[in-house]
Amino acid sequence: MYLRNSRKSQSAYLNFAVRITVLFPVVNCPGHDATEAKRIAVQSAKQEPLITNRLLAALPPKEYQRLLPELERVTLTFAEVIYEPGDKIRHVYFPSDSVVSLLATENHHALLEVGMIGNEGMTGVSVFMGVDTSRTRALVQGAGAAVRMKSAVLRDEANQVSSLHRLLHRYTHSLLTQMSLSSGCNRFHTLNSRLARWLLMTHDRVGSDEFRLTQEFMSSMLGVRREGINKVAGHLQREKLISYSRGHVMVLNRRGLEKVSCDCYRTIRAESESLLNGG
Amino acid sequence: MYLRNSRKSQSAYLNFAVRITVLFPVVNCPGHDATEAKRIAVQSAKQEPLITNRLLAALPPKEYQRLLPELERVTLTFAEVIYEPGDKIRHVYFPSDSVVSLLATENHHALLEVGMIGNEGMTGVSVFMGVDTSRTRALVQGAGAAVRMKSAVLRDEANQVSSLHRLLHRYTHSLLTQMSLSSGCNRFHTLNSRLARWLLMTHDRVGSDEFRLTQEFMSSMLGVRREGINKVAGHLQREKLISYSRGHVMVLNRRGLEKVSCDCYRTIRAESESLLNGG
DNA sequence: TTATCTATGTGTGTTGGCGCACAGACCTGA
DNA sequence: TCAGGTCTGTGCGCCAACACACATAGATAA
Repeated sequence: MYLRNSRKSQSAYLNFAVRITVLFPVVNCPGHDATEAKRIAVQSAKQEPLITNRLLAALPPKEYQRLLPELERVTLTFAEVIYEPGDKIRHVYFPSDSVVSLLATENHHALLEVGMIGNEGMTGVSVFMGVDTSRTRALVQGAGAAVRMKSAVLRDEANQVSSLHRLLHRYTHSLLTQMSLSSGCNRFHTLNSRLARWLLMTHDRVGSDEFRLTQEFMSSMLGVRREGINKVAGHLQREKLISYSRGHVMVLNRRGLEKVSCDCYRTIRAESESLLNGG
Repeated sequence: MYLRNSRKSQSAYLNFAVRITVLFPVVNCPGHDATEAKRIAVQSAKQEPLITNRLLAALPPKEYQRLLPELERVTLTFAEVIYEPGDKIRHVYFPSDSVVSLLATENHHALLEVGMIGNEGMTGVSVFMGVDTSRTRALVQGAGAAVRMKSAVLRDEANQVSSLHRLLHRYTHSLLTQMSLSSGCNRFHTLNSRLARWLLMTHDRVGSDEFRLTQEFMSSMLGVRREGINKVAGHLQREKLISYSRGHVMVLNRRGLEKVSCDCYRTIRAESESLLNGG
């Protein structure tokens, strides 16, 4: 067995898995007192003010209502590990403004993102598939809110032919597609294009022009060395497409990034949009 | 948008899609006359003599019987395209000794295998997911037998909570895993290891030490140039691990290939075995 | 303030795979 | 038997990304 590049463990939080899992359960969705509960329930059926995951939002109101008691609001912190390869997956997460990356791990040092999950998706599709472990690592790449559900609940739901069921099927399809597209992208495109694509995908999901990211972190997502990111990120910065400093990246010119990025961005995005538009 | 390598269309059958789809329907599984029908039916319930797809074989006899009338035996010919990106998928295929590759296509010239399907799996999981198109190309990589089923039949089946349903869920999970593993493999490992891995995976599925493969073909599977394959294949041949000539490859030393291959081979194999063993 | 840590910037040399351009060997059909 | 197509072998220049080795600057906490 020969390694092309045995890049070593680069950063503590990426490899020695900050397993603290500091989740702050806010409150179950029906609120504390009756009036609050009613207000939230009414709101959530009509405009989803608190739970802004679009996958959940695509459910018919009735089904959504049925799930509400099982959903728990949590805050995901940057670099938190949701599950490691081989772990039993205890919850599935539906991000609203948080972002989770699925990473293929190469003997615990070289990493490569194989899937990105924001408010259009969920972590832990394997649970829905009836398998409660995964060979990927799920890492919080953008801090923010999410709701989660116990794996067992999803598994039980999965045994009914419901809208949720059909929706998750289609989502799984779109995740499969995303994986095959980014696989080709990682193989054929320059780091420059890939970084631009990745920043755009992140930008879409965090809902803000600024986000927390070191070059180190990005290098793990794209499966390259930090120095490589330094080079292409410097290029993007000189072109005034982004600016960054000490772990904070700001998108300055989205249109420009799209020009530099490969078509994979558009394709991947189209795939996930078509899912949510019922196509 | 910048391409690292815009490798051009290399071979007619790989790119201009020999869309002939020469399928030879042999006979529906219940045979022509009553005694034949009975003989086959009895056999198939007990020992699956004709349909040797292990996914189907993992079904309980009763459920298998129910599907039998829907299965049609076909012969898949080398380089046949089962579906193109965007095509409506009309049938799903369960290979027995044939092998099908799922390819990510880069603007119709650069290709990369993202999944391999033999008698442990099926083509067209997207249909089961409720979506009857795919962004990948499904290409016959090893000629041989398979059974197929109309997409509509599978879609209807998918709406029932059946063993088939659960089995296909687990299979989809294993395909997701295969995709994420080979994604990392393509990124991090040398061509030498990757070719060895790929040959082993093929060897497992064709059930023969010799198979039809040109360097050209292998280059498309691994997403590299033909010359690159020439170099590493020549190396494997000098080491007496394989021999090849004009489109025919023979495995001489499987153990040796495993040594050269990366661990991905073992991992991917373990994943699909555990599926079939009900794990 | 100073020491330390974390993030970024840069340089040198190496290498795996690409693009291109052939040459030779084998196969098949006119 | 000869011509044209299909595989395979090989050489050369090039480049993107690698390994390794530092330098520097902003953040943080004693």
